[in-house]
Amino acid sequence: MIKITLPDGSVREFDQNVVTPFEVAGDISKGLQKKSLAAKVEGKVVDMDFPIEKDSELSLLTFEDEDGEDTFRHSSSHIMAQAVKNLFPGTKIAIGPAIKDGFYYDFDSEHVFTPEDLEKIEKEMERIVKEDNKFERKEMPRSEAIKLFQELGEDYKVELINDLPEDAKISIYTDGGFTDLCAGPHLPSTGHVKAFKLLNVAGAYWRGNSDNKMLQRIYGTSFPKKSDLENYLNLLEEAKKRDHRKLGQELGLFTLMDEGPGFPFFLPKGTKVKNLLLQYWREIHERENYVEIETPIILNKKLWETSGHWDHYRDNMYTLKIDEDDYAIKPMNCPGAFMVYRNDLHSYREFPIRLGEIGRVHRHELSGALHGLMRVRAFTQDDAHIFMLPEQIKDEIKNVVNKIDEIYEKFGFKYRIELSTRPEDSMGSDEDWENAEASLKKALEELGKPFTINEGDGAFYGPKIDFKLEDCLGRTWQCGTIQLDFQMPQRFDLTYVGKDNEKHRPITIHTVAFGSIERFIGILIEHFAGAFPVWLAPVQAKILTLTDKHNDYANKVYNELRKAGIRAEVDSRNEKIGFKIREAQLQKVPYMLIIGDKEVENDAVGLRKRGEGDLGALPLGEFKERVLKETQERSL
RNA sequence: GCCCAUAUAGCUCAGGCGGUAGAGUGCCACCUUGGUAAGGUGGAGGUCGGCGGUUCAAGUCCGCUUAUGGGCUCCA
Repeated sequence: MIKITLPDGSVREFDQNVVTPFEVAGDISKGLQKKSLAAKVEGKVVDMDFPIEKDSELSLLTFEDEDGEDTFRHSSSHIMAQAVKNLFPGTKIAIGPAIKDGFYYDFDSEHVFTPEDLEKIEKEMERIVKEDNKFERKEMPRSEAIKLFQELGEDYKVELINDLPEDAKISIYTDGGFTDLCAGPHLPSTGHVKAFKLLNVAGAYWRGNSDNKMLQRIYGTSFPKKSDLENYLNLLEEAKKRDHRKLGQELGLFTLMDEGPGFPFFLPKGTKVKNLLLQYWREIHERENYVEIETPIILNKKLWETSGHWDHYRDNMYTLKIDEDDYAIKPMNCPGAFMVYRNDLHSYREFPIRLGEIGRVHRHELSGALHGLMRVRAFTQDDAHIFMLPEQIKDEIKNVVNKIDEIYEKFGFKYRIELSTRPEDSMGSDEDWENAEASLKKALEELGKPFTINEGDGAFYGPKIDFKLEDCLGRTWQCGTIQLDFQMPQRFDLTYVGKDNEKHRPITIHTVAFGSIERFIGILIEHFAGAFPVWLAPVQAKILTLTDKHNDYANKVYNELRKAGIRAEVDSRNEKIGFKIREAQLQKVPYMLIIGDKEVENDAVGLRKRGEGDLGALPLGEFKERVLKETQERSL
């Protein structure tokens, strides 16, 4: 007899020696049996026909569970690989995992896959799904597995097996005529994959290493129901409408030109948004006792040798000659800030010293990596360098984390924190790195902020806490960061005079809140779908005249608003009011002020709010107060 | 940097098999003076991303190149 304990604590008994999750599901209900894709037995994800031989805890996984969804997508990728191999014999298969919202499989093929091929592959997949082949698991010894895949000509699989740990159980799955190396689990059969779509082809290096061969990766997604697939595809369409590159164009915020790949041009409205963000930043930083500096864009090569950039960051730097000497355009602001620190003698009594800098940096990013405002070659960092005593580290980091949290809160952003540790190409002793990593970790833990660890992704001079924000498609981008640095103070021989009247080395952190103002604006545009809150809107109120009789009053309103510091525009064109409203609405202007006879008589404005429609007439004075209040509070 | 795709008017896009370009929108002018998401008529705008080749003839075919998009790699 076997006792199965379910997640709700209930226990079911089976009068047999072996029971499968499929049988357990059937014992609960036929519906659940049909919906279940895989199971978790004693914490391990397994197939529905996994033999359970002893009393166990079991939970059934459906598409609603993350593991169930992954199983579903993973099986989908097998079906795609099978279809590709059927249609293009000789194709070698590499890896095909489930990913967020879908799956991919990497192929090595003489044939170059085209969008038309994707349709053919989908047709073949449909056929395989209709066959409803069972996914059958088989375990085998390493040598046998290697032999099998050698015979199949699957070199990548052989390489994968060779890299598995000595004691690893090697399992393969076969459905219909297709066999693949796979840890599993899989769906009971191919017939479950009712709705799928192949989305695009992309190049991808084998094992993500650019020294390896480039394979062809096909991305797709799949769902148990057709309607779910349609919903997802609609969501993608909707997301495209929020794309900051599209909105940036439509709203006249910024533009990119062939003449400056990766070097965005900010148009008047985009520049306004940028300046409003910087104004906010300056207010916060003044409140937090930062002082602002400005350091040169171009500095002598010697400085970059001192900082280590010349050795560790040279590939990303633009260099130039001035007279006979080598110079570089700064890719980071830190060396300049350290020079400012070194310009004076410092006492421990001054600490912490917080130097802020709105600094434009240039980095040579790979051409293929450029992406709208999100990845550019010139951007503005809202930088800060803090110099302090070792015992101030933890509190200072906490201050900075709280400050970044406050700023992101202002925009209603969800964010993720990652702690990045020592990369391969780095400077400094193991001990320094361990200390640095430990103090960052401790600060986060004491604040109770959840975070994940990103191994080997630190800066070359120290570990860092990264704040990541999402774009409209759920891609994450690093924005804020706090980087601890034990290296630069040594390299620049930074010192302070301590209580003991001796020279000591200060601790330094580098930190940004927005990160790159350009990237942050990109995220902002997508987050608000271009409809900025009143305080950030480049045009806060658009004055729309009914007829040209109303132009004088409209201009009076305009002048009064401008005098009060409200960003207004007048649309006195010879057009109907519906037309002007439509245009202002598409430009996502928060307030529209309709001016007709009624308004002129009562010294009022006909208020219409973006997203809310006609709000009726309001005395001009009241409207002014309302906007000023919202602007001052920076309300969402 | 690598793989694939794309590049036509300010913007969004049409242009089967090669025969020197078209729509909508925007812009300008005129008519219309209209109360909450597109009023009407007319006009101006393009050496079809760039360079080279094939051809009597190239937006269309070929090569190279630049930029953009989707990824990989790398990073704020």
